[in-house]
Amino acid sequence: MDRQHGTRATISDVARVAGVSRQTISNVLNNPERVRPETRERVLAVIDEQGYRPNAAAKQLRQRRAHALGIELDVTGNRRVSGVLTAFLVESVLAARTHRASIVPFVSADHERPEPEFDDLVRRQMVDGFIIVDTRLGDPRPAWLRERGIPFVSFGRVWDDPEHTAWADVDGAAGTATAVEHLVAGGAHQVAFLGWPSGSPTGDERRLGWQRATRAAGIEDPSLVQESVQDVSEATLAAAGLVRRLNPGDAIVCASDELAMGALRAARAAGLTPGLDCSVVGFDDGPLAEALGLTTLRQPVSEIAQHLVAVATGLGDGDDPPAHGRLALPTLIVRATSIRRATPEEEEGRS
Amino acid sequence: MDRQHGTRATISDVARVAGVSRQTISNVLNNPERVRPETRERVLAVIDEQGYRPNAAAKQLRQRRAHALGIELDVTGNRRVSGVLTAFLVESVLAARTHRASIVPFVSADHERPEPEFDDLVRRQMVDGFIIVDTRLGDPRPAWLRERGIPFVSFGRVWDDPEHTAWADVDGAAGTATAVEHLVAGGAHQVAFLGWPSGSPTGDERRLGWQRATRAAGIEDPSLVQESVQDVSEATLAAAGLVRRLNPGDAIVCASDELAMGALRAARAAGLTPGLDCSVVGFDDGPLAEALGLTTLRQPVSEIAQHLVAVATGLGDGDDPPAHGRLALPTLIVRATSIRRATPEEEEGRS
DNA sequence: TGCCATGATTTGAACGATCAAATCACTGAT
DNA sequence: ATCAGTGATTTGATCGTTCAAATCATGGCA
Repeated sequence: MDRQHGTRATISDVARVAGVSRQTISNVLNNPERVRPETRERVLAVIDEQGYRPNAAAKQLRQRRAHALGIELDVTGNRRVSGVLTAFLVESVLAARTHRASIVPFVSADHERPEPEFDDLVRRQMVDGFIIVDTRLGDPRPAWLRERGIPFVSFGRVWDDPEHTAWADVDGAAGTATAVEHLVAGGAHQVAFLGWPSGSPTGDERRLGWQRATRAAGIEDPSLVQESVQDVSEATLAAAGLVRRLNPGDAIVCASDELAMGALRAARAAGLTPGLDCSVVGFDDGPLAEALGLTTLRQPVSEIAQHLVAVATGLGDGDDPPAHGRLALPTLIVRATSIRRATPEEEEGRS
Repeated sequence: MDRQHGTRATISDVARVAGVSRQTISNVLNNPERVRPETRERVLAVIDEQGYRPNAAAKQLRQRRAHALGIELDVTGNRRVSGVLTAFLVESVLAARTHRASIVPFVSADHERPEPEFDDLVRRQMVDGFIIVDTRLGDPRPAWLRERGIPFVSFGRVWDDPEHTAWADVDGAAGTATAVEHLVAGGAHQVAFLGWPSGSPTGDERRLGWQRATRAAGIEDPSLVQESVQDVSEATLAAAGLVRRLNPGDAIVCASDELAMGALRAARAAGLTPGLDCSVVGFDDGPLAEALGLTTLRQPVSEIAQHLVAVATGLGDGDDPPAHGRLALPTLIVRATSIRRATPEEEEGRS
């Protein structure tokens, strides 16, 4: 065999045996309509026989395209990646694959100033663009990327730039509204809300959904709200103030699963059994919610990843960004922490 | 400026302005000892000025090295990646960076038969080798990789091939022994063990550590063992059998945090408060353990990742594999589920 | 028969970096 | 003054693929 290196066949090896030019091999793989069927079949047989695969580095160099998207792993503080981000990473890897691309996970030395790492990856042609996650008000990344014409898409709204349309996010308001409906259907007369401090657009949106749904159900009570930072102990304290106000059968909708943990603790401390005496619903889902048997709203990470990867690779192909962003509905996952009535639509508890 | 493409400077651009050959630019970056200090400084100044970064694809192509390691994300069943694997991935990305390499996460279409994906990545020169994780008895990957001379290292013992030395793993026996000591120091008279069904080398090892330590403490009782598959409900049932046998102040050491969850549930169901009436210690640590306030043994993922990445990149450089594998000690993380006495060495609970 | 159009294929070069050998410049020894 | 050795640098080519233009072969029409 004419392979002058290891075990990898090159395009020249295939061309020699198939009796055609190297460019014809390339055409068979990339522009098959330019090749006669007979030639095509002959070439494909040799490719299969030799186990030929195009060298990724050669393609990247010639095309000046990395066929890869960077995703930063936010490991602030305890070097822990959130359950949602982990799931999103997995789904992105899967989605990228269908686009013949790959995901480059990276960590910034200084999370508050990630730009040098973004810059480095682009200059080295390691990535064609980025999928940014955990966007927030005042986030420096979008403007920085836009100024340099670096393609990017966003899991989460780009709150400082409403014109940026290449984003997808969970519809937080629809989610909490669904939770309220579920709880009311389960007999709750009061539904409280445990959220983050105001000023977080994501948190405010989830609160809005709760508000609308309680109003629609005729049980709105704006005083049934407490705030806490994303910390279980803090959330427990905040939730205690709500639990005190509730009657048996009532409920708390939380802006996240971590906050829901606080609510569960507060309820138990007050002698209430979640799922029997009261209900608690979280937001996000993940191994934690599953292990706790927590009723929660599952982030639509698969749908979001598929959409974003498609848009990002399209940007690389010269496509236009979408006309507007995309909201995806979370799925209510009913487990043990919410009281429910015997309806066929319930389920999904770990039993 | 002579950049004929976008914003990226090439080695020729730098060479032109610095007034040296392209090879000298390369030498300054890769073999600086071959260049006079004055020339070196001049070149570095131009590199800095132009923001030049070597094109990764060009390097990969010329050197026939991807400078990347593949890590498969096991998403069997519910497409969930374990907390340990997630943490390991992050640490690997960090470790790879210090070796000027990157991590390529991938998912196999069929987890029971991942070989085609491994094959594809190698043929496309996307990776130089692999870090395999979650090794198990009968695992097909090691032999397959070895037969093809594909470099790989392993997080976990390669149970079917004792000759393979490029591995690192947690010292499970030392971990559970440490847990027993901690519990005995906290006043436990009996320490039970909740593990996986026999036949799992990892599980058997953790059990061995418990056995040795209880014997050394003079409280060994082989009947204080129950087994369960890695499922919280199953673990709860199994743990109930142990809880019944324990007196106030006694403890259960578990082979994993998931099993520990079952033990916590069983204890509570029996009217015991973990951390006050009894103790429960898990194994692995992660967001789940943290949220639960679980005392557990933290996997030394950082140490393992650093070791494995160093070995893997060394293999690529032609280095020999290490003389033997490496066991790393887990760290006992004392939180709320274990009774402890007022000793200075305790702490680390989330308070 | 000759010319033109078109599908199919080939040829030549490029992408940006590094390998490996050749060349240059300088110094010290004879 | 010449030669040999050595550090510093350059030259020529390569890596494996795709871009873009050129060429070839064939069929249809005047």
